[in-house]
Amino acid sequence: MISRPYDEIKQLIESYLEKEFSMKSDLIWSKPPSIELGDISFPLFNIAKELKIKPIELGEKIISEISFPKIIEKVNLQGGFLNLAFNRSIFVTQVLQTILEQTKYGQNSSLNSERIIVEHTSSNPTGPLHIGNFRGSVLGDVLGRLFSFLGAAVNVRYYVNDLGRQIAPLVIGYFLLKETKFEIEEKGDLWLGKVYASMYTFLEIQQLKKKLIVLGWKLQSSASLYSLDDSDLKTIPDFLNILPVENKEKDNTHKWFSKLARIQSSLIERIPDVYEKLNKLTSSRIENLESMTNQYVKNYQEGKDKSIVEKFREVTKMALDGHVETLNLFEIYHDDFDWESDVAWSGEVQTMLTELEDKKYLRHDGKARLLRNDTIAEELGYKTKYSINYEIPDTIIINSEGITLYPCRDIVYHLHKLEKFNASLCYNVIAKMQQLPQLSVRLALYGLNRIDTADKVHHFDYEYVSLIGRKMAGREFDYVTPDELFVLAQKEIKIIIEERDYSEEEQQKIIKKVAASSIKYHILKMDPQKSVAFDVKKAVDPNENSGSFLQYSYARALSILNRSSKHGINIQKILESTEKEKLIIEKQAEWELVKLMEELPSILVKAAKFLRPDSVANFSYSLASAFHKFYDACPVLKAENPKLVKSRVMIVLSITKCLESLFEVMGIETLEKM
RNA sequence: GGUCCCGUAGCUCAGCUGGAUAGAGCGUUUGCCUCCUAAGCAAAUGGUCGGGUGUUCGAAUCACCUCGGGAUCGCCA
Repeated sequence: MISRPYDEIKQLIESYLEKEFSMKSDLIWSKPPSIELGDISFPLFNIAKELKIKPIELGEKIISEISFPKIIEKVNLQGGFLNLAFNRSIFVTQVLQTILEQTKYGQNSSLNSERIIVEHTSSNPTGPLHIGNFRGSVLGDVLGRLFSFLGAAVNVRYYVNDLGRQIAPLVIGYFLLKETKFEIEEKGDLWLGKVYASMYTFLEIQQLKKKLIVLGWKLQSSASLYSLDDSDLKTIPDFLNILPVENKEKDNTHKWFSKLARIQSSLIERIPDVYEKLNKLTSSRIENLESMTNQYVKNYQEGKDKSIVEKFREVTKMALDGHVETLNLFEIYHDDFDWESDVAWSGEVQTMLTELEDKKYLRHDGKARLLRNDTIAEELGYKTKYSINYEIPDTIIINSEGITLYPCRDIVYHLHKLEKFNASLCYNVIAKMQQLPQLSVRLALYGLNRIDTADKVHHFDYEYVSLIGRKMAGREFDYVTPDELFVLAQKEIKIIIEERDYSEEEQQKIIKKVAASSIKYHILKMDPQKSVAFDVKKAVDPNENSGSFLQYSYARALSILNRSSKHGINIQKILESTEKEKLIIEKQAEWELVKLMEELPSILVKAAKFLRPDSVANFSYSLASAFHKFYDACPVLKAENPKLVKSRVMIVLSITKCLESLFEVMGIETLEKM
């Protein structure tokens, strides 16, 4: 039998209100400010107002007319608050029994009827995962785990963006180096990040120089198109100064130039080997990187040139393998990987575009096409439904070269993925930056008369992660990766564990698991809506408010259980006997702990309802903290009398079950020893 | 300029479907391992909840205004 004292009391009062006043209510309970007042509190003001009586009168009526069950020990009225105190013995007996009866405490079937897609990470295959997109991985992972824990069928997908324009220079650079039999001595995706940063910079420098030439600047015959040499660094600013064009234009060009000069020198400093080698190769072997890039993208989008397809796939695969390796370190797994190129080659993008065109939902501007977001939203009731009363800007979906852009494929992809899984809901865990494109996808689905599908799609957005004092920039090879955090965290943990007596093998296992949980937890606990300045030192510090604190509480609990037999205590026997015998609570620390354990199921339901995976982390922290306090204040195996031993062993057994559930939801591994 | 998000202790952040005296961690100061793992516990320190007005019996929480920070607004994703 599942018994939840907090809910029971709430329902008891609610049903009284319904019977007595035919009033349907969803009562809110809170915790009294001080423990002397009780354990649970109901403010009566609102109900009293609705019934047009005084709160105190209502309270008195409730107290005199409801016959409270034995679990309620004390009832008192305090200025409009109905405060109830539990009989601790009955409460703890009931709650712990419930916890221990369930296979997984807190698991329920509230989402049984849902089929939910969670798409997350979907990072560009142009480098390693960094903590910015990794934030989405963690949030998405926990969201999926949470839904699944609450009974939903969950499908976790990764959308591989292998078609973006930005990959082409990477592919070109990759094969330039490959032909030279360049040795790769690091993780593939990290190495690709270096190639990408270099090639992209060459491309941009070429574009800058091209623009300058149009303005009348003279390129020296010996100079490279792809780098800014000493003479460029001098002549370009001089040239811009005397240029007879508008100030704004001049300014922008100047800014662009300075930015590229900065990036170039920072890349030379940070990744000299890859950068310089590629610079030479590109200068000597590639006549026009820009046109080659366009050619590559176009070819790959069409998917007909087999050698190009193979090249793009090889590079993308290498990056993706790196991402998966990183994710797996943190217990993050995907069910399916969908390649953007497959969507493009299916031919459905054209069908989709034609339909939108026929319905006049596309605006023309030369060869470019824009999705008329506002018109669609207005005509098809999106604005009314979601009470939007401002103008939604159009989004460009085909550029003036006639190349289809990312949203085109994403629209088709959405039709596919929801259909394939027969989903009732779909959460795209994607950075807040993508708000407008995400909205466009839904609006396009409206335009295609797939309103039911569109309404199932939700953008679970999360804010930007920066580094203290600077932004992360893939194009500048400037970011912090979860991989390097993992290494740093392990070092810190090693310092602590070396003081303990573990074998080398055990040490390694513990270090890895603690490092993973600490980093994951550190990212998870932050409100997704808050942009954060990431502090590497704090993220890897085991003494900070972190995952190791949680794992430690579990290890401590297990340590007690494992030692019980040495103290002549038989856990199995205790478990069997409790049904008849009441448990007791003596100290405040144990009482607080048991009350928190009672709350676990409702915390999970709330986290899923309000889409707050971070709240699971924060609750876990409170629970672990309460257990550490209990651990310190209440000896278990050496408790004063057998009755107390029994009760406390039950508490310890229960906390392990609570933590196991929470760890499962957060994708954190349990450790028996640490 | 439009839209979205954020502003709580020296720092990093919880709390926000309105509830009583605003909570952690770090930092600083001080205790606790002959006692189940000190990756822990206890105590001290620290706050005009950015500001204003309103709604309400009651506002960190809701509405409006305002200030500060960030993101985004046709050819990158």
